[in-house]
Formats: sequence, C-alpha cells, structure tokens
Amino acid sequence: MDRIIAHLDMDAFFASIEQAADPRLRGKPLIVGSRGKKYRTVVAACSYEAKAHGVASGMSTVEAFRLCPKAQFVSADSAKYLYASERILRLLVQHADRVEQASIDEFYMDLSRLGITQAAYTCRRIKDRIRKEFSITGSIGIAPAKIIAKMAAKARKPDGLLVLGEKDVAAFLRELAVEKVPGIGPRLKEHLNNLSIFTCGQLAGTDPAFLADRFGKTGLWMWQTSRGIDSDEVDYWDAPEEPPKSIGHSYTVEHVLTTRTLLANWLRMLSEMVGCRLRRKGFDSCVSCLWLNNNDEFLSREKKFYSPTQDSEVIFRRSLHILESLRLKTVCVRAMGVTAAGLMPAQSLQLLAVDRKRMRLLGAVDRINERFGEWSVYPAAIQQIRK
DNA sequence: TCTGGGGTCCTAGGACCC
DNA sequence: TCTGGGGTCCTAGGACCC
Repeated sequence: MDRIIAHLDMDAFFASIEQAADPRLRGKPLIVGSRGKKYRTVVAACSYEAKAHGVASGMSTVEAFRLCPKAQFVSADSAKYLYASERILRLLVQHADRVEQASIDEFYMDLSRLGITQAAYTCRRIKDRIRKEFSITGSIGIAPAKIIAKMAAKARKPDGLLVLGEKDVAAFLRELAVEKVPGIGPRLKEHLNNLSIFTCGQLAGTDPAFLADRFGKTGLWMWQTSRGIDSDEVDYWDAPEEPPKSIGHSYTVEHVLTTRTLLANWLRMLSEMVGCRLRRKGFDSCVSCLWLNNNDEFLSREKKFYSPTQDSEVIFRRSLHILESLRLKTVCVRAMGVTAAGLMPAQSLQLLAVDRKRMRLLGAVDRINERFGEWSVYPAAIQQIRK
C-alpha cells in the first residue's frame, strides 16, 4: 500500500490566535514578540499583514518596526498556544489513523488507508473545521513521504492544500530551491550553490558518493530527500516519547555585565531555574554546560562530572568551575546560558543523611514556589538582580 | 545559542586503553 | 622505546529547527 502522509502547518500560528482572540487585531499587521519588552526582543510570529511589509520570524523587533511602524505588538503567551495546539491535535485524531505532533503548530497524519482522493477530501474537511472552530487557518501538504508533505504544505501557504501522488513528487522537487528543504539552512545552501547545485532536481542528479564525501551523513540525507525519500527515523511512527537530552535557560541582559560578581549572580539565577526544572521533571544531570557572549565573542564549554545532581547549588558551582576554566581577562557579558545535559532518571535514594536533608529542603522550596508563585522563595544571592 | 530562548544532531580532534 | 591500528570517551564548535 502506498503511503499517504498529510502535513498540517498552521499559518502564522501565534499571530492568528491573537487575532482570533482579539477582534481589534484582525486584519492588521501584528507582531508577536518572544518576550514583553517591545524593543528588546525578536519576532516570534507575525500576521500576514505584517509579512507583507517584509517582517519575518526571528527578526529583531527594532528592525520589524522600522519596516512596519504601524504594527501592533503583543508578547507571546505560550499557554494560550499550547492549549490551542492540544485542541487541534484532538480534532486531527478524529480523522486519521495515526497523528504525530511535530511541533506546537505542525502535525503529521497517516492517511494511507484512505487512498489519495479520500485523503484530499478529509484534509479539506479538516481545514474547514479548523477555520470554523478556531477562526484560524492551516495549510496541508499530502505526499508519499513526511518531508515532502511538509514542503508541500509550505509551498501553498497560507490556507492552501497541495496533493502530491507518487508520480507528482519528482516534478514538484525538480525546480524547488535546495533551501526549501527543511534541514538545509543558509550554510548548506551556500555550500551547495558554490557547487552549482541550486535545485532539488540538480541535487538528485549529483553523485551520492560525492555528496557523502563532501558533507558526510548530511550529504546522503540531502540526496535522499531530493529524491523524495524519508530517512528511516523520520518514518517511525508511534515512537514512545523520548526523554529530553538537555534542559537549559539563558538570558540576554539589558546592560552588559562587567563584574564577575554580577555575572555569578545571574548564573546563580539560571542555575536555580535549571535545577528547579530538573527536579520537577525528575532528572539528574552529570554534564554542565555554560555559554557566554563576552566582548561579542561566543564562548561555550561543557564538562562531565561524575556525580549526577538536580541540586541548583551544585549546578551553580559547576557553572562557576567552568567559568573559571575560561580564564576571562575581562568580563563584558551580554548574554549567557546554563544547560544541564547527560540526563538520567533522578536517584530517589540518597545515601548520605546530609543529602537527604538537602533534597528535603529543595523539595520544600519547590512546593512553596508552586503554591505561591515562582520566585516566592529564592537564594539571597539573586536578590540584587531581581527587579 | 551568537539582536530571544528553547532545543537536537553531527563532526573532528585529542586522550587514553588494549 | 617507538610504531601501528582499533575503539571509546570527552569536548569544542558548527549547523539547523521552532
């Protein structure tokens, strides 16, 4: 049986939800910032009215407002989007045998059982229901492979539907620019263009051994994709949910940090957030990572430690240890991040009495913060950087 | 993750062991 | 003591995605 995969990609998802929720925003250019500070953030999403002025996701809001001064601004409200995303998932499950959520606004459906005509009909029906029930739109691509379905949905945005049978795939790919393939970003595009490879058709015609030699695994993957073939992992459905590989937090400060003490205080806070999330999710971590943007130079280091931990204080000390190993001559930090990797299920049994006591303390602090709101209780060292 | 912030995966070189 | 090959682990850094 031929595979028939549909990919639903919501159109300007965050912005559309905001417009659906607030009639005053409808029909207007809208910028959704990833955080509340209007001029110190980037565009998480924007309405099609804003896109018409050249605004795009990932752009700094300063640039976005230069292009479109009249745009409305709201800060992202992820709880709202997650809720909508879950409801969309529930709707899709009613129409497809297998549904996989690929991100907050993207879904795959296996419609192989339906045949192509019926699959197309079902997708039209899904689009109608989404418009009626959510007052937003999504685009759907139908193809024999997940990655092709995804590209097909993108190609018909917004509010589009593109149906590709087995025999249509080659024609669809032939003239498609290589950078339209998800996974081929600016760097790979440039590399390929330098080799006079501009379209998927040209990529498909290139010797795979040559690509493997140039790009390693990525080369073979690009070649496969350009011929409309999913890599094996991608074709795997119903996979049990993978545990996260890392948990981290980062922050860009308004005013550059120029003292070690101030920097340490911020690391303390980020470590606190990371530790809290480790405990909530039930993980211990044995690899600590620290990155800094110091004097406009990006630095990152990670180090493996032999005792797994979920204690914020330990995460903090490890971050400091890594910081020392950087031997910074001057401190001039604009952004920094603390990440816990090497995750494993938390050790429930603490051997030493002192550790048991410490875990009880952390547990109590977590419960207080859960009940009375985040940051009800926090280490005194963080005091001076909290507003 | 580099004008935010959250991630994943891959590569390559060095250390170390047999 | 040096040379060689194979394998694993650790770490830095690049590229990409939403």
